[in-house]
Formats: sequence, structure tokens, C-alpha cells
Amino acid sequence: MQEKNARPYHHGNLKRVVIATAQDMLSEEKGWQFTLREVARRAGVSHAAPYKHFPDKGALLAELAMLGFNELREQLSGAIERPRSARAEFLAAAKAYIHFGTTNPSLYRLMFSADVDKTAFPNLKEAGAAAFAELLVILERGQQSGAFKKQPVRGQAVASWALVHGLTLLAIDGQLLPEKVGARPIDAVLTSMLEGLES
Amino acid sequence: MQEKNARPYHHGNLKRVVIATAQDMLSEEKGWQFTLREVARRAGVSHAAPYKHFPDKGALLAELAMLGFNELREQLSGAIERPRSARAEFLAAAKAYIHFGTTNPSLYRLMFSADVDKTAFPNLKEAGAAAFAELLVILERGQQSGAFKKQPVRGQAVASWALVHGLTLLAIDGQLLPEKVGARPIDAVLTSMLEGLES
DNA sequence: ACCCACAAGTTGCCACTGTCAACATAGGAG
DNA sequence: CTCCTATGTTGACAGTGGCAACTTGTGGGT
Repeated sequence: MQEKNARPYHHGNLKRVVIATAQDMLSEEKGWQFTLREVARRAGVSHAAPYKHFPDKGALLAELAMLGFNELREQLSGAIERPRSARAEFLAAAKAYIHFGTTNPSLYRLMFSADVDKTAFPNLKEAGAAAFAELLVILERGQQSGAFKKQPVRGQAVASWALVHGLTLLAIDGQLLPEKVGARPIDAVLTSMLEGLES
Repeated sequence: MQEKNARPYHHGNLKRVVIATAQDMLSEEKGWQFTLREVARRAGVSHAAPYKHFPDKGALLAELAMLGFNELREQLSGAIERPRSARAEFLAAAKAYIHFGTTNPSLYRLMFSADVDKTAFPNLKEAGAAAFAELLVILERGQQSGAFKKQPVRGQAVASWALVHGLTLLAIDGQLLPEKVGARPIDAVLTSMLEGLES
């Protein structure tokens, strides 16, 4: 008797496969401007199948961005696991952040792109806030220990984030080459930032 | 006798009109993800006409980005026209930069998007470098006057640019609201940056 | 004035896209 | 076993980027 079709109608795990396939495609030339039809082709399903799991392409992109923020938050909290000096924590987290961005440039750009509307995707917004909260933890601990100036922590967080974010984008764009900006530019800039933070 | 067609085949000025139309469309919802066909429609020509002036859509986007950098450079040099203290110059230029970005959010994002390939468009690369050079001028003058620390100026420029770029993106995303980050966050952050720069 | 070459338009086409509707199949609950 | 829902597929539509071939307009040279 004939077996059932090699690929039954009920995939069982298609949502995860679509996400994983899209994540793979992020590292290709088109970055997050891949096409949903190509994702479906590579997942081995029809072009309309993803629409049973995502209302549209924007929803898939938002999911990717949210997963990116989750991963970033894990990288940040992993970098400051063992309690140590505020300075060491700050540097470790900043470097983990920049490493995340330079290792996943298309994902990083997607996370901050206008194409993922955080107002339309609450999970994404929360994930972004959770990643940002790791930075707040570092700054609050630094203030409590007396290592950092006692100032509104959100203001300090904005300054720190703006700088690290800018550095990450410069690194992604290949603008942080030693012959352009001197040796170890990231260390130099982060040290300068810390001088502004410290008591 | 009948007049010639209302719209002769030879437009005479189509390249400029395409650019101006695309610039207008940047401020609409899709930002720089407008379609070239829609640009052509609004310019009153056929869908293929822009291809006589731009090899592809990417070339038009690169042109828009280059014009953006030119405009940014003019804003920066205008902000520091009259010689004054290094500190005042730095603040004026930083605010002009942030104002440019928040006034033209889609153009600003396009300028730093992976979609405009600076290696493929030398004019764009030069325009970006010229805008960046304005910052070098400020820092060099600051060092010469003794107001800023005598350090590798490109390193200082990278730190300054990273911070201002990050602030601009935060402002564009509406993240610099006083209830979130305290009053006058830009002033606070720039002042802190200056403390790191000054002798 | 005429001719020719080039510039710069148009028309039509191709392969592809995002997304929707209708249909087909699979799974699970009652 | 039946029925409902989930989740696939097929087909269609309106649109896109970009190309080739064609058409019209311009300007230079004779």
C-alpha cells in the first residue's frame, strides 16, 4: 500500500523552520531584505504557507528582531554574571554588545530599523526594554557602590547606549580600522566614557 | 493646426525632477522604500524613463544619500561659522547634527543604511568624508587652542561621532523624552562628552 | 536644409514579489 | 465516527525592478 505523501500537509514545526531559515538568510547579501517566497522555498513549502503563522512579512521581521533583543540581553547579562568592579562590568557589557552587533550585522540593523514597528509588536518593545534594562542594572550597581556619579541613571544609560550603539554601527561599517582612528579605538572611547561616569 | 503633445518626449529636466520627487517621498510613510515606478508616475513620465538617468534604483538612493551628506556638511559648517570657544563650537555642531537627523529621519537612516553601498559610489563616500571632516576641524581647533586634550584627533572624532550618531537615532525613535531620560538629555550627554574631551 | 548620431522618451515584456481566497488534508476533541 | 480547527496547497491579482526595442527630439556637421 502506498505511503502517505513524502511531505504531509501538516508540517508540524513550520513556524520554527521559517524563523530559522529567515535567520540564516539574514547573513546573506540581501540581509533582512530577503523575500518571503524564498524563505518558503527553502523551507520546502508553498509560498502561502508562512501566512498561516505570520500575518505578513513585517511580523516575521519583528519576530527576528525580538529574538535578536533576547539574544543581546543574554549576551549582556552573561558578560556581567560574576560581581566585580563597576568599571569592569561596564567594559565587559559594552564589549559584549559591540561583539553581538559586529557578529550579526544584518540582525543588528534590523533590530533598529524603521521597518520593525515596535508600537505594533509589544513583545518586540518589551524585548528591547529588557535588553536596555541590563545596562540600567550596571549603572545602578555602579552608583550604589560609589564607583559612578550619583546622577539620574536613565540619563547615564542614554549616554552610554548612544555611544555604544554608535560605536557598533561604526564597527559594522568598517570605520574602526586602526589606520583610520588609531589603535584600539573601542577601548579608548569606552575609557573616555567611563571617565565621564566615574566619581 | 494642432499643437505639439502637451508633454514632449524630451523632458529636458527629468533627472532633477526624479530626484526632487524622491526627496519628497522620503518624508512619507515608506521612507526610502518608495518604488521607482511611483516616482516616475508622480514625475509624469513612464516607468522606464528614470532608467535613462539612473542605472538602477540603488543609484538614485545613493544620490539621495550623497545630497544628504552635502546638506549635513553645510549645516555643520554653518553652525560653526563665527569663531568662538571650542566648547561652543562643539555644542553648536552637535545640535545642528541632531537637528538635521530629527528633521529628516528617513534621509538620515538612508545615509547610514546598508542599502547605499559607499564602495560603489565614490561621490557618496567623499560626501560622507567631507561631512565627517567638519568634526575634525572642530576638534583640531580645540586642541590647538588648548581647550581639548591633545590626543589623536581621529580617535576623538570617532567617539564624538559615535555618541552624536547614537543620540540622533534615539531622538528619531522618540526615546529621548524627558519622562524617560530626564530633562534636556541631549545637553546633559553632550556636556558629559565635553568633560571627557576638555583639558 | 538635410542627414545622422545620440539623447531621452515610450511601450511591452519577463520574472519576481506580497498577499489573499478558496480548496484540500491532517489532527484532535467530543 | 463526526465535526471543527489547524495548517497546508493552488491559483490569482496587483504591483515591482529592470531590460529590449521602438519612437521622438536635439544638435552638430556638411
